[in-house]
Amino acid sequence: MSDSTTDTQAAPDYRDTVFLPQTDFPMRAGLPQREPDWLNRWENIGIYDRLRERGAGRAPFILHDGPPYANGNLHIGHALNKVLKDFITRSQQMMGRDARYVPGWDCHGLPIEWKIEEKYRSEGKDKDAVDVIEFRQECRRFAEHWIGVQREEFKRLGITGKWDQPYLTMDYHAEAVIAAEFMKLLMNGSLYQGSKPVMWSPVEKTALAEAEVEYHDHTSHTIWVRFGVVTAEGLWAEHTGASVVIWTTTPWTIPQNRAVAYNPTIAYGLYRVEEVAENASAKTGELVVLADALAEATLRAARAESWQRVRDIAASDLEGLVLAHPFRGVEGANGEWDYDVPMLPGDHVTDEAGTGFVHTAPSHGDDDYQLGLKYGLEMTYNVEPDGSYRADLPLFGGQEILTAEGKEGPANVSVIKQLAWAGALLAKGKIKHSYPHSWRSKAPLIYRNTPQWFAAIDKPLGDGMDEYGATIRERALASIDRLVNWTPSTGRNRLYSMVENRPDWVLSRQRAWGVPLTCFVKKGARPGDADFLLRDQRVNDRIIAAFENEGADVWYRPGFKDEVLAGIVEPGEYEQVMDVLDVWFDSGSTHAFVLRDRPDGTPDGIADVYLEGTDQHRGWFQSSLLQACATKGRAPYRNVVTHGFTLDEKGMKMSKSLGNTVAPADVIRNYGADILRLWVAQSDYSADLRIGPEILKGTADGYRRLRNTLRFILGNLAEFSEAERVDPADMPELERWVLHRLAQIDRDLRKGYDRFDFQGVFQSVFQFATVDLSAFYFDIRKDALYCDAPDALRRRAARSVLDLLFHRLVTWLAPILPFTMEDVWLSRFPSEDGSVHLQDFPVTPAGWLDETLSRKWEAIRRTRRVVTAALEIKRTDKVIGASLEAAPVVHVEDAEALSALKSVDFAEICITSDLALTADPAPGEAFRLSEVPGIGVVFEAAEGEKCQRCWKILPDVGLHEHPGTCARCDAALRSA
RNA sequence: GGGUCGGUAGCUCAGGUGGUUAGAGCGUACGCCUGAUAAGCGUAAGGUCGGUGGUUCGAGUCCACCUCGACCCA
Repeated sequence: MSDSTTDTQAAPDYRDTVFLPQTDFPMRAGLPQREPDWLNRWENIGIYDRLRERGAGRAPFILHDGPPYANGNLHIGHALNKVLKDFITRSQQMMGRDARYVPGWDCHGLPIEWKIEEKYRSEGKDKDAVDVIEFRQECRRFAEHWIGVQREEFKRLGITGKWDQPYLTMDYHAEAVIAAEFMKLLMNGSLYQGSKPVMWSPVEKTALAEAEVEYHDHTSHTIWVRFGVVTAEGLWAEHTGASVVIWTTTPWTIPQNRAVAYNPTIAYGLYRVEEVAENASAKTGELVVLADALAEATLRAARAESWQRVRDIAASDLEGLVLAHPFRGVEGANGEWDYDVPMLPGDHVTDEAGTGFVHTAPSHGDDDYQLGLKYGLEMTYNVEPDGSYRADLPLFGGQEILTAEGKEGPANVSVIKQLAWAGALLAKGKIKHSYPHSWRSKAPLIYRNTPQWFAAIDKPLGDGMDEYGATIRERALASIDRLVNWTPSTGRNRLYSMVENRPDWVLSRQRAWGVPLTCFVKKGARPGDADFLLRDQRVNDRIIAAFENEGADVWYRPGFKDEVLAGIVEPGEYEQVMDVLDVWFDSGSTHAFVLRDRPDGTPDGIADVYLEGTDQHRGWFQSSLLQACATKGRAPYRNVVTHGFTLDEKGMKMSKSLGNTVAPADVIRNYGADILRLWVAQSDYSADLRIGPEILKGTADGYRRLRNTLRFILGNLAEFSEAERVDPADMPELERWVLHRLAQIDRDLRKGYDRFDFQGVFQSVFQFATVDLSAFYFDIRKDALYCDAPDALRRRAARSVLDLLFHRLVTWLAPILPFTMEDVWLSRFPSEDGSVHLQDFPVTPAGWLDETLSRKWEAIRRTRRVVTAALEIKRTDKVIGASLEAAPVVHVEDAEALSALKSVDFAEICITSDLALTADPAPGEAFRLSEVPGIGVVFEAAEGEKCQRCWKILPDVGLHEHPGTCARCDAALRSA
């Protein structure tokens, strides 16, 4: 064929003699279409179980899954969370651990109950008429449905895990363990009954959660009430008969008043009323204490016409002040309100509305309750479930706050009248404001204290597990400090301050769908009594056994109480508690029924990692911590990793109304799961993450670049065989430099994966692939790969390096891009049941590191930049097109630098046909770069003819057997 | 309203203990190549480091306040 071209005018065509890349690996990924095929493959080869076989005998690494709630489709936050988890398990597995991952679901709780209730309502059914067990089973079916949906959505993201056997908080065993864990609190004495104000609907006679409350305008009474000062010391001795004035919109809470709150940072004054209007409730000469900012408005409301500010009232004047309840000593009260009302400081008090003093009824408000806890105020039990005063309350007994129809009852007006008669009413009025209503009945709500079950977190447990402290709080704080590593480190302080300041844990909910508080109360006993709670391990064991067999529904089966108590105590003497546990107790117990109890759990019941969003400092991180400290004496985790929230492209919260949401399904449909995963990898998850069309487009761009780099490697490894392999010691320096970089990255990457720094891992691999490989190494080596003879050392060395690169890049990126790396892997190693995910990161010999070589090549690349910049000028001037048209003269001032350059083929590195290196001073017109001193480049065109095979311009072209070739190509053709 | 965290080029991110003209990749523009080709190579433009004040010889880096955003709580 070569002969035939000898005497024709047309240049000979050597295209077929050049070793161009050969691969079927497509440039365009088609991820949305192709990813499901790989998922099927993994399913068919049983990849998760294969990994377990492979991991047998290795040290386990357990990331314990925080269970998502089983309702609704996945949003981008779920995707972020699971993808990060997948990065961890996959990378740990490939670094030599047995990294098991058991996904889980949180199944009990209010949101599912609502859905079922909603369904009942739409069918015209009454929830209360439905059997509890039937209702619970409906909830269970609902959860099952969404678990199925979410499982498929998670799998589609490429998350590897034990999907055929996840854990569910509603598994019978889980329900049994949750109850058993609860009963540990019962037995060790940390469980107690107290009470707490909750949003209460008198119409429905039920507690409501915050999410069940809607706010509507409502007209309320407003009253200003005098609380007479009892203290008679200091200035109060001088100004006797003064009163502190409070303002409230709920007159019915006045009988429950136990304190008045002030804010030490507000300016208060003592005011004397001078003149009053006709029918004024203010009295001439009376002394009242008010916040200065609110004095005028208050006194005007009381129809005072003029007044005088007598003096300042400092915080120190209010501290320790004792007041009288406005009903103190009133006729018919039987001394009910004769107690002292203390003045207490509180941050919640403002001087924006009211009087600067806040009437405090610990049973009827959250701030009030908190203040009561802090200062030991007595709770009152004056309001019945139907919204009426208890029958034996003096003066007001039996009166309703709200009627059964949700209208105003007589209580407010009675209280106001009584205040007026008692001379305590300074002013009254009406106000229209936003007020909570039930989402169901639309009737107004009240705050009412209800009996609740608590876990005491400051009570010594005496359970023999005091290594990290005697109380739950002590153990939790010690764990946070000494036993847990926090990523990012700010998580430590966040959880620490929350645990340090939190009150006791409210365990009970007045709900149906959950694990019941499996305990019994002695009839007629009071919460403080020693025999109030039944504590008997035999009873507990029966309950646990029943739950294991039939699930927690048995608790609701008629006759269950008799069955469990029979033969141990007289069932008739005990009341069965019908509240359910806070769902946070369920999920806080997962360490017990997953890590401790499953064969794929952990040896000590402690997880290597918990990883969730920052909101879980309040949630799962804390509930798991408290629960485990109560039942096993320490935190159930060694690492806690937190990620931020997903926001839109501008950093705003996603919401359907703004239309800025990005659903995982959309990303998968448009780009593929690997692009979504790549977005996670390139983001800083320690802060909030942004996502949107532009960002995803950028991510896809980066992906394509990386994909092509891998495609180039694949194409140039066609038919690579072991016989071809060259030992690193025999390789050219350029190859050894690549191996050095590889060793560097290997070291950093393992460190990065261990520190959960996926962004750092990806950045360094990506930059290596684009900057070092694509733009430098590959660009230079294309000549050798395409044109050298197959047995040429240079080409064999390059192919050997490509092989080493292949194995590393593909495995290193496999945790991040599992689909694409499988694609790459199988493209080179087709097989029925092989997978890149069954590989480990290859061991990289430390001997590849060569700092001296690295420094030398840094200098070479700096000099190369001057050459390429100099050629760019000529290109712009249309003197040359390709760099092979040049043969520049490079003037190097530094002798050492010169000899370094002379020791390598610098023309090859600059991709020029020839190049001269000289110590001669650079002429004035030489090209220089200010950031690379001592280097001057003078352009010279390459001399000779263009080799028709390798396109270099060389003087010897045409002097060889094969027409139009250079010596190298001629030889290559002859050896072929 | 309180607590915590964050705001560096169009995008994703680097910028130990304050110190030369604030960096990288992607994207963009322009050029080249046409044997990685819906690819590859090169060059360039692009930033009052959220704002204001302060400490300092000197601040993206320290302090205060403000602003925007997020999470938790109220």
